[in-house]
Amino acid sequence: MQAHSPTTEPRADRASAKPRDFIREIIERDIAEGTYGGQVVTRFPPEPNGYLHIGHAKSICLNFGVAEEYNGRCHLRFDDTNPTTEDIEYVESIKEAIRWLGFDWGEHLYFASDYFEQLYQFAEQLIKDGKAYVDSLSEEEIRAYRGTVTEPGRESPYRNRSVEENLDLFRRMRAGEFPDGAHVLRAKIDMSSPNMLLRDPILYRIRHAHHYRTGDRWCIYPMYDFAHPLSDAIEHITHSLCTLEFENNRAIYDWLTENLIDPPRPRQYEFARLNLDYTVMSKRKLLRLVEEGHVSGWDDPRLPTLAGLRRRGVTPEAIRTFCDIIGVAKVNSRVEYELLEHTIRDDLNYRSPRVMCVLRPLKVIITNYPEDRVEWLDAPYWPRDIPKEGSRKVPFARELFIEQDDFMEDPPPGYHRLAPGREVRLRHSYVIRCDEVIKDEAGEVVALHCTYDPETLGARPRGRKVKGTIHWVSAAHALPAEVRLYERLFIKANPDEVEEGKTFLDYLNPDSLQILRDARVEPSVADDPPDTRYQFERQGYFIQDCVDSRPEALVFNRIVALRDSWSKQAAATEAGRGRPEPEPGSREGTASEARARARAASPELAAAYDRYLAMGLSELDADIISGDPERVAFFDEAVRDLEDSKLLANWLNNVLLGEIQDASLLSLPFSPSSFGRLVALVAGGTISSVSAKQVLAEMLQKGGDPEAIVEERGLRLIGDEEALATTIADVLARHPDKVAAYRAGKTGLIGFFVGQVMRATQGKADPRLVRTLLEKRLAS
RNA sequence: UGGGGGAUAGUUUAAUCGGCAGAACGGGUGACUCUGGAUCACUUAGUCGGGGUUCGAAUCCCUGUCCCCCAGCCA
Repeated sequence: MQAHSPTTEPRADRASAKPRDFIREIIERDIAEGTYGGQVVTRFPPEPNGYLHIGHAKSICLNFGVAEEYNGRCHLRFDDTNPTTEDIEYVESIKEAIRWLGFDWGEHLYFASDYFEQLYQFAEQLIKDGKAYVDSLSEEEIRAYRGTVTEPGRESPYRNRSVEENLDLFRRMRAGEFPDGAHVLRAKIDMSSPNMLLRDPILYRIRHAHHYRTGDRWCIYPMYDFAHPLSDAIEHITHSLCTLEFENNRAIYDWLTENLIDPPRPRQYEFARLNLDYTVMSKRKLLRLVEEGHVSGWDDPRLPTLAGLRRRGVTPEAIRTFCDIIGVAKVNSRVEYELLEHTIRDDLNYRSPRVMCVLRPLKVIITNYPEDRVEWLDAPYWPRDIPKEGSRKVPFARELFIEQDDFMEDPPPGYHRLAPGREVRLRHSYVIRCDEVIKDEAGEVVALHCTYDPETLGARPRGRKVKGTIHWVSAAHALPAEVRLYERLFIKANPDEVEEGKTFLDYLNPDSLQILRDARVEPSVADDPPDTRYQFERQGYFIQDCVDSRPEALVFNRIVALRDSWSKQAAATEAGRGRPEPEPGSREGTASEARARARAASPELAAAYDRYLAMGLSELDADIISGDPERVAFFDEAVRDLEDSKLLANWLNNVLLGEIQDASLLSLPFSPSSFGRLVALVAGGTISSVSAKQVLAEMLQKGGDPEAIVEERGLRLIGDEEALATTIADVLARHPDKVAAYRAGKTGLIGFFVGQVMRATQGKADPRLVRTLLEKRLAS
């Protein structure tokens, strides 16, 4: 078979649509601002203590993908700081998996263990700066001293050792003078920090263990939180992308880089890890499945490991497409298995030649076909809709096998395969009719006697329609094969979510592997390369198992089944999803509580609240302003030369507070009275509220006087019909389709039109007037 | 009950710093078919709840609810 090659290019039509995400937004902003001189350097930092899975593929695609898109580079760095769990076996498998996925780190292969000396020097630097100390508390004591999430920790009695003593102790730790656990090096940050990770995090621990790369050179090893940011800095990483559970660690990351590294510093950003329905993704759980023998190994085709997916026959392209489609965001999510299946099918549909294989054979005897005759029929490898050439010969003879499922003695309505007295098309061959059903003593159907219509080879049967087409093989020529069908490994969409007294193992699917030992495949496959991916027509996509299949004993894995809209009837899936209904509860919000407390503690604020109510402000506005002395001061000064205090409160609370976020009202580049005068311009109808926001933006930037900015930029309100008429006519003329849609009933478009007019006038138009004019024009 | 994150169709994800809520997968219907596949067409369905600001809110303000992460000398 030369007509098709097993590695065909994937479909090209989706190469263009790259999903945007917040990571790429940040990177583009940094490029635009020149933060790193336009450089983009990312890294993929696995620990060599396990196999990579499809969740890692998401991270790999992100890190390598982003680097490629912005002409940067991506480093492969093994985060090997824990000698007790790591092994060279894992680094090889990880490298192979990344290469298989199609990514290349070039010369940028690094190991955190290569940085041990530099990291050690950083640690000494911290000690010399008085920012780290050797602690001699026991492990249990350290835990006890750390406090809890609600109670602050206590400082270790060793916290204030002198720099000299710390240095001496740390050097002797390195020299191997102390047993495991005798001392640790800790950062001196804050034992009462609300962020647990900042309560003097441990930087180094003593571990007299053999490291797979550094051997016995070291007996102290850096912790992740210390090694990771500094390794990033050493490699001049710009964007350090990791998963959401490291959000709290970013504080240490920043603390260390700010104390030890000159700018520009690497920055850490977090995205959501991938969760896939009906499988588990944690290293610990995968390890357990392997070690306890629930699966055959790390490359068991039911596992989400890249080794497993690869053995199953999934292509790297399908996985990359999948990673593209799922996107990158900050919400914890769980992707449906159907999406992965879709990308696999979509990829395989285009690249897999079609052949026939009968999984569960049922003997068919063509009674009107001569016993010694064999016809070698031409059968194209590709269906009509795939623009590829090539075919093979399939033998047709008196005795055939068809799929047991393709015959029913008493078929339900809508079934259009074989049944007593009915006809069916044999794929690439003749139409046959079932004349007789042969059964054994137990009443099981063991064979069918059929007759074929010699007129129907490559031709429509005359005078009747045959709806069904089924696959088949010649009994004498077909090759015996074992076929392994895989289903989801778990019966529960989220196996991590366990009921009382159960573990994730209680949700294993007992039918996740089904072995069919009596399958028959057409003889042509014997000539193909063993890594050929096929579509077994009407069944699914298959590949020979690279471990167990041999030419004389074929074993096929089902990569994925075809979509099956016939047997979808019983697709009532057990769910286990859904967002719980939010229930109204009764608890005091902390922010509003804080404001109430502030008033209770301050007669001035309490008085302000009453004063505002008397002024006519709503309770809400009065509450917000009077909860904070700065706001009161700001408001009181701004309101002095203004009649409309309610409008001022609106602008202060709903606009200004939103713009400045956490900044102080009193350190703004403009005075409260400037703000008051700005609001007065709105109140007096001198400018539109849209313009006012522009003015405010400028004032926030560089201060200034609102009236002057209005005059300078010519922002006076356009409030007469004449002046707006041409702009409106122009906008309507430019969007005839929208006008038609509006008139056809899509009135939501009014916002679009108002927006267009506002944009055309740079926000100067009176929006209310615009709206009424527009509505009048559009009505006619 | 501290701190840090998050909430848009069933699922995943968009929406040019307030201006048409859009896509993919899934579901449904139909067309086509020598694969009950593929393809095509149509369709279904959403801004966590409650207030407020605005001509206009997924986006801004207030408030409530729910989910995730952190008390390893793992990463």
